[in-house]
Amino acid sequence: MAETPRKKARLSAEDRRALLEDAACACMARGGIREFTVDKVVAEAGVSRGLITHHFGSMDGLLVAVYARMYREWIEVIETPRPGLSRIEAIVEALVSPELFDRDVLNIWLTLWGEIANNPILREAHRNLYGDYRTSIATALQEAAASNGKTIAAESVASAFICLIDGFGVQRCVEPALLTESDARAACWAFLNPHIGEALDQ
Amino acid sequence: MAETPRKKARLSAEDRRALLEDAACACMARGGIREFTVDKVVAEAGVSRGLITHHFGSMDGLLVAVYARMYREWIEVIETPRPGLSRIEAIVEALVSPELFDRDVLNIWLTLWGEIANNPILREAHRNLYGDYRTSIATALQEAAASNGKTIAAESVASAFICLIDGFGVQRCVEPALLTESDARAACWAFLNPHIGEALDQ
DNA sequence: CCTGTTACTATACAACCGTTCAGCAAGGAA
DNA sequence: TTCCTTGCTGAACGGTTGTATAGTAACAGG
Repeated sequence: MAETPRKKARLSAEDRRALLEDAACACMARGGIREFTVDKVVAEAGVSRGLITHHFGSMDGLLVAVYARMYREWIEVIETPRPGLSRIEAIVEALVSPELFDRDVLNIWLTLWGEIANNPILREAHRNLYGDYRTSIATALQEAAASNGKTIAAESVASAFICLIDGFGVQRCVEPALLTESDARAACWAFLNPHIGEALDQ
Repeated sequence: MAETPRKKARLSAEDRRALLEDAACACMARGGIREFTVDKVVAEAGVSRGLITHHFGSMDGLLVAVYARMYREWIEVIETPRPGLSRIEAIVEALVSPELFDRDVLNIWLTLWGEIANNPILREAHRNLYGDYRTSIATALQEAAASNGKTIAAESVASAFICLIDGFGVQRCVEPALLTESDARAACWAFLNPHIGEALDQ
């Protein structure tokens, strides 16, 4: 009795996987790749050591799952339409929203980038997803430019814009105080407007 | 006899430290933070395990030394005047030069950012240096704008510009093929020109 | 030559790493 | 109820981690 004996809660494989991904994200947000270890993740999740291998095969497997989840959530927020805003406006607002412009989230991304750069398995997973992201932004840019009667090299502008966004992430992790959400918003539009043609401030 | 017996070459503390920093950089460039271990670094340097503690006190000490060296070299290239170019033009050319726009160099930076974000000791070291970097770029921007009769919020533009540069670094490590040196140069000027006033393309 | 300093080696250590695996037990199917 | 699938545990493994430390040897000052 004492306190929540909780016998043995047995979850579906899917639920347990999600729980382990949550725990892994929490660890990464807290301390980067150095906190992404078997012991730390299972302690965070409150399960036994064997479970990671059981559900993901290996730590690399869990890493790929975390990347896939982060990517999925990122895209979801990015692509959610916002009433009264064009698609590119909605994207910019999503990027500076509390949901994405968050140190924990961005620290996970910074950690994942470091792994993508050096871990072939994660790089492979990255290649399979990243193209969609760039295309999505390029399409929104194309659309915005077209509505202003402009034609642009959307893919190229999208690439550079993504660099800017990634740079915000680095900055937010490394020196959070130096970049506020409104700084980032302003920098986005300063960067985009010359390309897509601004729609006159108000 | 046989082949370079090389008895026991005894270097000055300064030289040995530089050699260990070289080795540490080589390891980081090769595999990020996972290659930055005592065994890997001393093997790369061809010395015994005890030397890192002896010269740097700990691995964190070596990490700080590597950061300081990378920073020093970065600033040095950035601030080298180039004949016929204004200061901001020289900075942009430095940023896309083979010396800095290099996967190995940028992978070390990506690794260091990940550590700065999560290792208090390195963050402390970072705070002591980073301000100078931003000020240096802000000054060059101010100068360029003034020569075109413009006044700008140089500090703020410099912050955003640094984000763009950092983002190039991430991109070069994560998806090298998608960002060439000339893409980066073009993106820099597309970003800067609206602020500092362009000097007419040719 | 001798002597002290110190660059350097090499071993030992406890803690931690990811993975393997034998076995337990929860819950649906019969 | 019995059986079987499978989520799950926990101990054990060999290897690697960073650091401490005792001892060696190279070099400078005398």
